[in-house]
Amino acid sequence: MRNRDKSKSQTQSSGTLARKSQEGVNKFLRRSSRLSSSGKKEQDGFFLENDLKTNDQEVVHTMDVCNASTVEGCHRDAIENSQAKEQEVVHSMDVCNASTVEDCHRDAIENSQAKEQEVVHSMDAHNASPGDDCHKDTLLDDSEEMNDSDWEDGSTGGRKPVRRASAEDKASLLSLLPTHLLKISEVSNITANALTPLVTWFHDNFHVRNLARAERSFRTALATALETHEGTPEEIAALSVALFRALKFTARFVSILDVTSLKPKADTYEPSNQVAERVSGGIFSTSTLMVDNLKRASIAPSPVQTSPCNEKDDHGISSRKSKGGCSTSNVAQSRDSTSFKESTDGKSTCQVQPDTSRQCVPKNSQGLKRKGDLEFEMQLAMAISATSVETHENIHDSSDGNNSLEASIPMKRWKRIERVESASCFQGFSTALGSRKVGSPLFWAEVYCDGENLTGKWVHVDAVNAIIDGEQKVEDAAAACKTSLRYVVAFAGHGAKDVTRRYCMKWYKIAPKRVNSTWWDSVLAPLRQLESGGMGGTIKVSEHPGENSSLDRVILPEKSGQEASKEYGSKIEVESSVKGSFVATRNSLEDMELETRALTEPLPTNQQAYKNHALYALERWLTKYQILHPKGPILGFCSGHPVYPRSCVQTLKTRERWLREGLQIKGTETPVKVLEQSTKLKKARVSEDVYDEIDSKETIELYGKWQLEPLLLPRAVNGIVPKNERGQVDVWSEKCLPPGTVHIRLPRVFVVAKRLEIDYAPAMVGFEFRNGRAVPVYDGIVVCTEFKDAILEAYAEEEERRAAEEKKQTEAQAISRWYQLLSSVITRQKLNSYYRGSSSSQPSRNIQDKNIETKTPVQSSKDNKQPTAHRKANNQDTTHTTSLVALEVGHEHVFLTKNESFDAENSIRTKRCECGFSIQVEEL
DNA sequence: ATGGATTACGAGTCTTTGCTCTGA
DNA sequence: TTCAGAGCTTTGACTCGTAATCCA
Repeated sequence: MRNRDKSKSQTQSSGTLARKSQEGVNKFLRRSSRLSSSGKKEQDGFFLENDLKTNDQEVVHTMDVCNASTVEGCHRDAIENSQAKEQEVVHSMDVCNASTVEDCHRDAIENSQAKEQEVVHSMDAHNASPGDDCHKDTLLDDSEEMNDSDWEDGSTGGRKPVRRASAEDKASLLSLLPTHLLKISEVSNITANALTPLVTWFHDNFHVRNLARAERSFRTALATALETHEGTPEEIAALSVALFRALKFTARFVSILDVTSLKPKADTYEPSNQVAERVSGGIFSTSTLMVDNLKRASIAPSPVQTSPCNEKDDHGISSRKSKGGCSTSNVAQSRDSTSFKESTDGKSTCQVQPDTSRQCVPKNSQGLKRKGDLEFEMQLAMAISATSVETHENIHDSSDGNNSLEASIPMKRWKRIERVESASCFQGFSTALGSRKVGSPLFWAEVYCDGENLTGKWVHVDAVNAIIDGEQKVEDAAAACKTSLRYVVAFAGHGAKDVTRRYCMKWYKIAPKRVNSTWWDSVLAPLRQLESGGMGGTIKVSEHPGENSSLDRVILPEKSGQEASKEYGSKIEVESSVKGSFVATRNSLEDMELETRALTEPLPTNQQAYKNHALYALERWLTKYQILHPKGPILGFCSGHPVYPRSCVQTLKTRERWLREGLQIKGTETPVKVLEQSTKLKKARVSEDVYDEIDSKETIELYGKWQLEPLLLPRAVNGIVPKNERGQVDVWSEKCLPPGTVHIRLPRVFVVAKRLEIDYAPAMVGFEFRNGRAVPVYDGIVVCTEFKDAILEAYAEEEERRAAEEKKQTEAQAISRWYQLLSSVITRQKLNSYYRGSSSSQPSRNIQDKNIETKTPVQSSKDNKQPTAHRKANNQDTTHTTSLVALEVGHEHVFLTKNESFDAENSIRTKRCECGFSIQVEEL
């Protein structure tokens, strides 16, 4: 029972969780659908954000490299943004609209109150409008004005002065692309190798940089990144996706979700107030100062480092998490500051970029008390100190070399530490940087290469680090940087798909850290459809070369197709069916690929990994109720122990336990396992009147499911119910009922069976623990089927009779109580009358009122012959004043049953005394 | 120094079929 | 005399996860 209650509460809580989650997803879907149907403004242009809070009509001809929608929390409705009544006509080329969903599951877990804290960076390359000539405008026309409000954060409130856009502002990725690279879009059956020059070019021209920027929208940041060729890893990765999509590739934005651990203590950070306290003189101030000094000694000062560390990171993710202080944003920035690089020729490069995050480290170290964090601080300081010389030796300018910031801030230049092997690179970081997620690959692109394999393949493309098809390296890189690969999600359209399997080679390490897969799948299900639909909207129109410019042929979603020119739209319709089947095939192939990976995970090298491994098992890690059957095949060995498929592990149960499931042991089967269980049985020696403890060995015989057959209980014969040795039937389920019997779950039904002399057995349905011991719980009886109707009929009659009897008893009790009440009143009145004139009036003080008003269902009869009771007629229901003074003294009313009458219509029972007094009782 | 194996321990789960006295 | 109900007293073996320790 206790467990049952627990499981019940768990079910309820999980139900609440699931409901909240579903609400969140539904909100997202509703917003998404609004976005897709809310008109040309949003489809063609930006997803309007708060920074566009102006009622002024603005005609903005701008090149919008990214359609980024940032939604912090599902409760922040996108509609609110559009309520700003912007009437801008935004002519833009949306190249990228990637989305990042973060922490939705964490929020659901941590906060069942549905304070969804999802951060959705929606970046959808498919929101480009096909028929919009703005592409050409924005790409080719430098003379158009660009409103600054599109580029600056609107949080400042007022409008900023319009400025002329520079040439860089209006430059586009495509216009930046060398002509020979533009031709890559015409290649059919694209392969990963064919992407190499493109990725190399991108890598040479766009760089990860952590600039201390004021808080602003992701879209604005992305535009700036395009303008300056620098940005955070997220921005650069998003730009790379934009580029791929602009070149007609099917691409999506992939991100490792930086989620909070399921276990509260795993990766919590101190609240800011605690940090502040410690900064102001906490017990760790000495040690952290030591680290601080060490760091100061080893790190050359940079002008940029003077910027406050509590500025929010460019990511919505990090900035949201850094609400409590700079600690988390520092982590995020640190993560950005170092990136893994591997050139396509096999050499790997680690890029270390000193940035503004450094100046946060001392504060951060002061605020954190964990041993690992302190170690990290010291390791970081030592590592930087130790590598500073090497860094200077190996330092080269970034490839473009024309960045003013770089020119003015030498320490912000890239430090490229060449490594021959990528693994050694990761290890270097792991050793030097300890317990922090630094330099981890967090964002990249996936490009669908139909020339790969026979059926096409999603190819990992990390343009930031110039890595192509390096999916197997992601896990190691992330692990080296202490980043968990729990969720790798690909975004396209307004949807998302979990592709963790593609990048996770050690699923057994990841699986326990993920949320319940059923819940996660249900959350992602609608997003998967959107993702699929978004990707499905990508149409390659290379089949019609020459009809449109290359820019017009850029990728168009179905929703945008509605707004395309009619002739163009008709082509889309024709092609949509072909495309649909292709997309479906591609999706199913990818699903198969991911499923195959799930089933073909390499054997772990340590034994403990087999403990709960979903695919493999070691015999030594089986529990006492498990066995290998069949014992083979042997898939390999781990430390000399044979590895078997997990499917060979069978759960064993006792005969009784199998009976509960409606199964019984086959006649010829012997137990596959016999356990010896030592039990101490207390047995009383009656003769000696002492207790003795006797150690006895009991055996537990266990059977496997292959030894079972359906339960065959003896059939009921001649109305006799087969019973067990306790004279009852254990009804664990319907399967446990003997054939020909039925379970009647009614209270007191055994009385009826007994009265009818029908054979029955008490139905035991379970146990509950009372007073430290198990007590069987009975519910109803088991009788032969042929007696069911008779018993039910008799039960109904019996219940009716019982109800009437109960009612009668209740009425009698009520009468008795009324009688007692009235008698006591009369007695008091008599006493009052008796002692009124003689002695003190004290006793009569409480009964001075001549009339005692009673508000009861009691009514005096209309035909009351006594004048002592009269009736207030204002309410039929009974407020009456009984003049008790006039009650006949010396007579006790007796209401005999034979004198009663009952008015069924009004439910009024009239009780009469022999003296003629009567009362009416309304039966409720 | 690191990672794997082993051990210890705590928390949670599963187990499971009165006896005696009192009062109606 | 019978029977229903209240009160009594509060398992213990096992599994699983985690941390500490040992060892190669």
